[in-house]
Amino acid sequence: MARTQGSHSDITGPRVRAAALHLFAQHGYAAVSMRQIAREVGVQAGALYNYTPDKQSLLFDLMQTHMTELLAARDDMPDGATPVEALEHFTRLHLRFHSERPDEVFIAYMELRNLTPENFTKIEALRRSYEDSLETILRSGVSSADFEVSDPKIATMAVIAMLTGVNTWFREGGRLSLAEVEQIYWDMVRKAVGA
Amino acid sequence: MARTQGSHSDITGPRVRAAALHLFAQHGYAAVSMRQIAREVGVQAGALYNYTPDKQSLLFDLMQTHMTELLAARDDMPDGATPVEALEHFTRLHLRFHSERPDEVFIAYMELRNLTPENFTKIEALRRSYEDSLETILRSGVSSADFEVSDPKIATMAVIAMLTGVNTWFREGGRLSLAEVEQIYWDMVRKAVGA
DNA sequence: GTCTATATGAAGATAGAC
DNA sequence: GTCTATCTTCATATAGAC
Repeated sequence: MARTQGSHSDITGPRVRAAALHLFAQHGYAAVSMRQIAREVGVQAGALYNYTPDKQSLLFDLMQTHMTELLAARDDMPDGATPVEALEHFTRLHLRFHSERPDEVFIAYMELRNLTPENFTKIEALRRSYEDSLETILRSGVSSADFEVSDPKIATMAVIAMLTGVNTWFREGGRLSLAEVEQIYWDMVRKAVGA
Repeated sequence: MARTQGSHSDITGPRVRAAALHLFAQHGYAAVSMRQIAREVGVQAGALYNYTPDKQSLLFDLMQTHMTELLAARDDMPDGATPVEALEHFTRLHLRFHSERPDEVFIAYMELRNLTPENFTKIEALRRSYEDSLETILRSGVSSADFEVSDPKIATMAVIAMLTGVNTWFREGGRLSLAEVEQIYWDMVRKAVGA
């Protein structure tokens, strides 16, 4: 039985999000038009509005999905790990997760200012939750005297910034493999917190 | 002797750049219109074109000025310092310079993709020159066995990312003074490179 | 579900009066 | 040097035919 001509809701939806992701990351949310997204998908601009109520929702959905997946990955953290093990796990997970999703990460950091206030609040809460999990690890390591960290809050921000910075230069197939990069960063993180 | 009515070239020029800086940092280059800039300056849109040939030049000038000032500050590095002293100097200078110029830093990192290819190439060369000065410090410290760094290139990117990240949270008048922040970051940098 | 056509507004940049 | 007015293009979003 042939489908209705031109009816592709099940595949067009993901394609719209993929095109928006790619174009927002490359040119920035404000610089990308709905017509550009439609062109990349291969439909006319009007058809996009079957998949998103507006451009803002497209951005918000991309960021919310990204942050939700990040938090889900974080929740795979093994129970009963020592602070050092937990920190190594966090470090490697962060590097792997972020290096696999350069476009999502770029958008999540760069397009915060293009969210409506309501949407911004929601995304910020997700990000804060992620940061808190690292801060908790650092505080537990300070309590157990495994780490030497004078200010866990600042150390949290410093470590996350250092790790996320990998996306500014790392490319699969370059001079170093991801496994090598993980090892080098873990070595620096470990030393930085005095473990 | 009264000036020609409405003639203010000597003060309007800097005001145009200041308004563009502020608005680009807040909303992003692509999202800011020439009319918005004009409104902030207190002139009509057409008058802006006495001070810049177009919007792109406005962005490029801001970024070029910022990077040139950064390189000038770097050149104040004292001669004859040990690798550890040079690294501490770099760390504190970077933190001070960047925390004093949040808008410029934000633009310099976020709006690279909105430069024309020619302009992008010029800004990238300036940034590369800055990164090279840290890499040189790290390599000299490895040679002298003051540092323990397995990959100076990665360590360079990691340290710069960590330090620049201070702009995502540090505000003058907050919980910590800049001097305290400097000390905490220098402590982490020092340990991260094994000094 | 997708198309064409369009309503409505705003963008960058320029011309010419003062 | 700044203004007003305008050219031209493009934007988001919607209406209604197929």
